[in-house]
Amino acid sequence: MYDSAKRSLREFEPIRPGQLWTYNCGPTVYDYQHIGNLYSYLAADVVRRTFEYFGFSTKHVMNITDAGHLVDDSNADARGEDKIALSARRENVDPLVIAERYTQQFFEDRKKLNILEPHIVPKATEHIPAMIALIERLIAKGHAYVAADGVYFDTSTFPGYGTRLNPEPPDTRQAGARVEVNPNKRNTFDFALWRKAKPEDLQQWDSPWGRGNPGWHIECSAMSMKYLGETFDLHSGGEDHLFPHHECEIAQSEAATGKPFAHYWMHTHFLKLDSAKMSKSTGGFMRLSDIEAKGFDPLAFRLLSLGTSYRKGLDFTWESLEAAQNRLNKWRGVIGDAYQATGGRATAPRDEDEIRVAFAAAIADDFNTAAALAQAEAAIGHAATGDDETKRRALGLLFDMDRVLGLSIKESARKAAALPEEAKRLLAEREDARKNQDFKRSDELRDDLWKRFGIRVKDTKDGQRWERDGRKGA
RNA sequence: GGCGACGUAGCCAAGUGGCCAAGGCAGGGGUCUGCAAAACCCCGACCGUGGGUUCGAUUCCCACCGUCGCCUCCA
Repeated sequence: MYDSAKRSLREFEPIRPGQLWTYNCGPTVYDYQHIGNLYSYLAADVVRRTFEYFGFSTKHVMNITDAGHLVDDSNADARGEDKIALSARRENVDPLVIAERYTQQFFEDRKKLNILEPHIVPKATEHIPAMIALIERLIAKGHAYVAADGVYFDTSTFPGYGTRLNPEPPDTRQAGARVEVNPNKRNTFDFALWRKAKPEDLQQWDSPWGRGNPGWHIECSAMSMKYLGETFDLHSGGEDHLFPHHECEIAQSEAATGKPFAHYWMHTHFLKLDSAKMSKSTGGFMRLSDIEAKGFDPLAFRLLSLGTSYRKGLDFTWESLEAAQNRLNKWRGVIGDAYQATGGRATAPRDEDEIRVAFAAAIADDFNTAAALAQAEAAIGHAATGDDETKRRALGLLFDMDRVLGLSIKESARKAAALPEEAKRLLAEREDARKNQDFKRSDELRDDLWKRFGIRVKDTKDGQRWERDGRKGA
């Protein structure tokens, strides 16, 4: 896998044999998640599924940031307002109501995309004491100091700050280029651990430094350590977190513990919409429900995402989504037919099966899902053209690969094969009609099945086959 | 301004110092078929431009052009 910290491919070596402990940076829930956010969780999902495919047990933690972060790190007095608070004030409800609403929506979207639930989903607001404890630890060690408007991490005490994931040293960056430099800070790049509350802040907590709220980075350190220990295997998130978020996390975590933080770092490249970044704050974003509203299956988006590399990102267009949907429909058609032809009996693949081996090699190579899909296509080919024995093997292969791909292959095949009694009766009647060359009647029945059950009947040399259109509302 | 990523057929996209540069979608032709639908078979690229290294580069190096991102809350 590619490690953002080393900027190169590295063999993965777990801390605990056979286990992957991973922390995935979760969303700030002040608004709906757009498909760009979802895309990065899809990438994290593939990582987890890949490890599980190879027999690893995983411990997967993803945070929910439900405490607003109004300021950026370079200026505690910035005019930026807390986004959750903004939403809450606009609708005149408690911030947690806002957070809860979008959190739920987020999990619904994940479910539609077959993204596995993390094992632990800690919320920032429920871990304030852990954050305070961590800050105290940093102060005690002299890595943090109390200033007029809050507590800051002293970056001068942590050599290499800002260069762990990024070749560009912070001091070459344009400090204060876009925001005022905060005079309370000792060093330009010191970042806030705790901020003193302003009266209008909707969310504030007691602390040894007065009422206030936590800095943006501290939650991830506090919560990852709580659930995964002070050192764990993999930390993942979007590329935007490279700097400053993850650099700050590394600094404050390692300064506090004196131990390495995460062994591997993974950063997902952004999804682009018509070649431009999609962002919550600059607008122009699209939700999963927009995709569904146009009649696409959420899993078509998943398939589209699998066709690209997480390190290069995805340039989303309706045309490419359409292509993914067509591909998914074809898979479902072929798999449905094979399932019906074999009575749903799939043969589990042998370890040395050529396709399985190539598939495993692809996903083991930095999660190359695009190459893995080519193997799935090979299996689809066998499922479409082979004899029954070959079809059974192809199905077994596809079901096996779907543990990583997560396209619900087995489920949709089953669903396609399962028919209501009435539909079965009509199909039988139609078969008789065709035997008797009564095409008028058989066409009527075909029409009927489509209108009443959404079942498309097709005639093949092996008899009738049917499918349910994968496209919603079609 | 600093740093970084990317540029492969109409579209999405994998990949490699040298056998015919994966796969998918769309398109064209064909097979099958009572009709329809599906499926199957066949067809497509001098790998952004210009140099360099090399026996040989799409793959390595340099320059240029173009697109995008980070440097500020964002997956």
